Amino acid sequence: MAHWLMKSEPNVLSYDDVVTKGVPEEWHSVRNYAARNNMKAMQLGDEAFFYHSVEGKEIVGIIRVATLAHPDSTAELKDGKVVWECVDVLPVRKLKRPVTLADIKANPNLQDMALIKLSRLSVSPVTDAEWAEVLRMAGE
DNA sequence: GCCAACGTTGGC
DNA sequence: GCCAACGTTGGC
Repeated sequence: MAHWLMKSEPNVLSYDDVVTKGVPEEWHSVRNYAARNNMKAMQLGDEAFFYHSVEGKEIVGIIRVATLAHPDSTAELKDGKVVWECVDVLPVRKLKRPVTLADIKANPNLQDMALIKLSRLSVSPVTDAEWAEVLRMAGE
């Protein structure tokens, strides 16, 4: 089972919004090929950290992949073909303590995280070691 | 196919 | 509000 990190600005879609809706949330509007490719690689049940960008700048919870990649309902076709795809997600749980970007930057074990190295990538892979380290920092 | 111009992301 | 990083677009 692979792990991921997915970013959202909380004033657009927060972790609590996903909980409140109670139905799989379409991770739409991603318009970056690398992020799209990561979503196409996701398997049902894969878990992802939910990171609040811009406001908060912290990992607040865990979500899971509820639907494999499918055409993004908000995207136009290009020459009649699907270009942009995305998955749907469901909430799993909030972290006991959020793990901030500053915390991650200060942790020598997490210097290679895509969150830091590829700061603009909104959907990125997380290694098993990184996953465990973030959970540890969250007090889990 | 190169690269300058431009737009976007997202931290600070 | 600024700006660095980086992806995309379009002229040549």
